Amino acid sequence: MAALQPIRGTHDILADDHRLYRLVTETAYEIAARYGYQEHSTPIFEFTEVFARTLGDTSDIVTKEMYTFADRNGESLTLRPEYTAGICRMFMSNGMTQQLPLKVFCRGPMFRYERPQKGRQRQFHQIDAEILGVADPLADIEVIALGAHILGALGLADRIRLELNTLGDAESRQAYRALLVDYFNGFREDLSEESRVRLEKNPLRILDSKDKGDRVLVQNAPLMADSLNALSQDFFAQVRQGLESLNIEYVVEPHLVRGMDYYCHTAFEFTTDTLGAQGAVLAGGRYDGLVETMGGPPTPGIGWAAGVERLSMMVGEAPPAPRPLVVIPVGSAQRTQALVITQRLRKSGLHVDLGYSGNVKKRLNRANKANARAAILLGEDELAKGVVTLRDMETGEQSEAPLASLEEHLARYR
RNA sequence: GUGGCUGUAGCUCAGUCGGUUAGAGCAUCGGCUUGUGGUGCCGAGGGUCGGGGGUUCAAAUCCCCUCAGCCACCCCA
Repeated sequence: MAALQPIRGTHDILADDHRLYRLVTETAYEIAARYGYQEHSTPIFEFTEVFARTLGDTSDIVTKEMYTFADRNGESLTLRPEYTAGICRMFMSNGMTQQLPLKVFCRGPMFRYERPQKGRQRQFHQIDAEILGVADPLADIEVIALGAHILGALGLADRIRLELNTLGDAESRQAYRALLVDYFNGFREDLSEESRVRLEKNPLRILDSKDKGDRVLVQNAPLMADSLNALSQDFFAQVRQGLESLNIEYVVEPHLVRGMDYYCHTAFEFTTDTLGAQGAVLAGGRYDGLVETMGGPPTPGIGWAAGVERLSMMVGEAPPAPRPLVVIPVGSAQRTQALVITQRLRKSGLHVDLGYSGNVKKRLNRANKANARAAILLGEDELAKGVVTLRDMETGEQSEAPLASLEEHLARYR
């Protein structure tokens, strides 16, 4: 029995869900294309280093969530837990450093070793948009606007809110980090166990701790905003101004900290309270130092990823399956004729099914279950006259249509 | 990794102070209808009661272990 079960946290995606996922990803892709994004794909696995070096030694993804294994040569590989690092690798591998700015749209599966729960799986799917090579806050604004545009097109605007924060540039962040460490060191004993570890490794993460005791301390902690240098302040102001000029509503969340270490300046999350404990549906930020840490030329970057399953859950209803026409041979003598006509109609662009067996009754029954719009009955009598019987499956009305011009008679089912 | 809840037919669920061959609805298949679906009537098939062990004359029901699912913590899409 165990062997017949999919691996924990993975799911077969059946037809209804596929139509829903396709609606989500196609909507996203079509809108992104209007903004000048082109679709690229990276492999679903990379050398472990690609993720381990970029995401940060202390990030949860690296320390406990990666699917890592050795291949037959002993090389350590990892199923991608996120898109950005792989995209930056692609950017360098393919010598795209001369093609800036580069706007990338991606979609595909991600893998994280976590306990599944509502809105969280071990294999899930993301859509992703990135801009490489633009240091101007215009890129931040555009990337957020794209996210808002897509969420709006999916009809989710009234159930999400945009949370925005800045992490500042390296200098500001370092200064802030020092202040934070000083502050929390004063309350070392009061911090939760996890946060004491964070204090050593990544003090910013204490800010979004959910521990009650931590939260009290966080309330009085120094604010990032007070540590921002002039450049960082100006950058954030421009992003905010841009969003306002586009009428994109947002809330500044001073404690918003993203999971990966590579972020700087803009950090944002579109969140919802409709997915249980999972808030984020589309989130990202700026990562100006990432390409360089991977060994490439200094290249600014900003982007986001969104969870296809989470978006789909919010959209809710799967689009209906397409409704076919069904060709029905009345007797076995019309089998071949039925096959030929079916194929002819398919080539003319119609959605046509031909059953594999059964009498007329059984075939009509199946046509009905397939939600067919009409049935095309081929009997001895009809074929002798060079016609077919066209049965409307809604009304039950039947009429005859000449075989030679069948396509014209079926035009309304197109 | 930790905690709470839940596992009975393909699906949704009844059935537990232990007691004859474990039920229903929906779905499936067949018939009423030998060239006509949807509604109706009649009938049929389908269950190691998640798995293993224990208690008992007797276990879906009680006990132990285990597996899986869901939800939550952690963290995130």
